[in-house]
Formats: sequence, structure tokens, C-alpha cells
Amino acid sequence: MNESGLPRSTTYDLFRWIGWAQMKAGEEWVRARDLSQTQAFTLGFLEQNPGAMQRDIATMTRTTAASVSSLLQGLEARGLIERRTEGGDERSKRVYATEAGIALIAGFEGAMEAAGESILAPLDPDERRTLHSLLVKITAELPQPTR
Amino acid sequence: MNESGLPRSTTYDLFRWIGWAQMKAGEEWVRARDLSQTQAFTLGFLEQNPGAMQRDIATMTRTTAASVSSLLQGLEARGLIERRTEGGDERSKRVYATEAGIALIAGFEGAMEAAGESILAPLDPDERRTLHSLLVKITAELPQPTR
DNA sequence: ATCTAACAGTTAGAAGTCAAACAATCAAGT
DNA sequence: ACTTGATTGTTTGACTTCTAACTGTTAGAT
Repeated sequence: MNESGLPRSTTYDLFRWIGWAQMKAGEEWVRARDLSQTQAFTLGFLEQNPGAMQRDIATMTRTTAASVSSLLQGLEARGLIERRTEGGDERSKRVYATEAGIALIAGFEGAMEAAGESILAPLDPDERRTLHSLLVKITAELPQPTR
Repeated sequence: MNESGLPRSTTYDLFRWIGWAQMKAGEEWVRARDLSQTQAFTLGFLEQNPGAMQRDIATMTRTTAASVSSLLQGLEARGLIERRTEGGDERSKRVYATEAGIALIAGFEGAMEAAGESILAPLDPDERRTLHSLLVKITAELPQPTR
């Protein structure tokens, strides 16, 4: 809660700001393919984890089952993913990125890394290592997003 | 993009995760008052900056003028804020938290700080200072969200 | 077998968000 | 005066997200 007036920034403000900046930095790449951030994230995840359950996707994106359901509807309508029930459990659906989906998402990881790179530019390699290890230390104690 | 399988976490993943955790940590306080995060944020901002323009709020929350417009509709309908045109400029509207709004948001800042505190718990004071200064260094070079 | 509880996913309704188009006002020049 | 451009806020329509309620499936106990 800063800008217009207030002098200090809490650590949380800085986190929010940096998260926002990262989002913006990746926006161009993502929007050029007519995807939302979450859609791109999900496709990238499916490329790496073919056959994931929807529930896994919810955990990964830290959203809800309902959000995943409607998110996948959009991707499925565009032919970027498929849902199949297999493995003898009629409840769960295995989700796969189609060839079109994989083609569309190719380079996403790299683009995100580049975006992250540009944001961390003010830090030298040593400082980046320090930052990363501090963040790891924090997240190690964080509640796992299980739903 | 971690959990189910992948070994490493990029710095950006960690940022996302921490931001999510902070949001969750403040959720209980916020939901007990039937507010969204953004609404609480906005009310807190108005408590500190009475008479802010809507444009300022958009900058602060890093959203758009349209979002603020509809966000404030909700708060106004509940009598938590007022919009007045004053100061001879018929374009801009000055936004104020009402007494009810101020009463509802009392303690928000403290609750958020406590939430932030609990997340930073794994770090000792020295590490916190280091983290804070690294974040400041990053945000100093970040594009200001001007709209 | 049957009951119960947990689990996977969907749907409905409310709210927030965005881009784009719009209306109204102000400022500055001509 | 008039015009032009910038500023401030709203509206529209599409999309995402959430909670809560729902359907259907599976596993475990009795």
C-alpha cells in the first residue's frame, strides 16, 4: 500500500509488485497466442505432465476445481487439450495437451525465464543466489496448497 | 511450476507461491467482514488517503479504471464509501471511506502485518533485512504502473 | 450387500477484471 | 469563440474466478 503518499513499502507490497511485474512481462508472449496467464501455465504444465488429473492442475495453479473445469473447457474448445477417462477410475479425467497445444506453448518456459531474468536484472549473481535461497527458506515452511 | 514431479522451483514460482500464501493468510480476516482482498485493500487505502481520486486507486491496486469503477459500486452500495465531486473539477470524483467503512476496516493493516509476519517467520531479523533490501533493489528498477 | 464417507468433476450464480468504446469536462492554443 | 487533445470516469460484453450445491464414483466398514 504505497505510491501516492505513504513513505514505506511493506515486504508484502514488494512481493505483490514484483508478481505483478512478472505477470506483465510475460503478457506479450502470452497474449500473442490468445492465452491467459493461467491457460499458458496450465498448458506448460500438461506438456511436462501428460495425463495429469484436473485436481493436480488445481493444486499447481493454486486455484479451485471449479476454475480448472471452466479453464479446460476453453482450452478443449480450441483443441489444445483432451480429457480422457482411463485407468479404471470413472471419476478422474486424464488431461493431455494435443499436438496443437504443445506447438502453441513451445517456448513458453523460455519466455518466462527471460521475463524473470529481466526483472532480476538489478541483482548480481551473488544477490540472486541469496534471494533464491531466502525464498526457498520461506516456502519450505509454507502450507502446501492441498485442496 | 513445481509440486507433482518437477524438481526445481524458479524464482518466479517462489514469488507466486509466497504471494498466494500471503493472500490466504489474510483471507480469514477479510472474509469475516464479507470483503474481497481488493475491497479491503481499497478501504485501507482510503482510510489513509481520504479524498483520493479513482485514478489513484487504480494505480495503487494495479488494476484499471474500469475495475475500480465497478469495485467502488459494490462498496458504495454497502455504504462503506462515498464519492463526491469537489474542488471545481467536475471530472474527478473524490472518494471517502464512510464511518461505517472505517469501522469495518479498523485493524486491517495490523492483520496484514501479522500475516506477513507469520510468513517471514522462518527468517531471522538479519535475513529479513537482506530480503527486504533485495526486493527494494528489484522494485526500484521496475516500471511504475501508470495508467 | 449395504451404508457411509471421501473423492472427482460439473454447474449455477455472483463478483472482479479487462479492453474498447463512450460521455463529459478541462486546458491550451489559435 | 472554437477546436483540439488530454483527462476522468462509466458502460458494455466477454472471460475468469470463487463459493456452494450437485451428480456420480470409489473405498472401507459393518
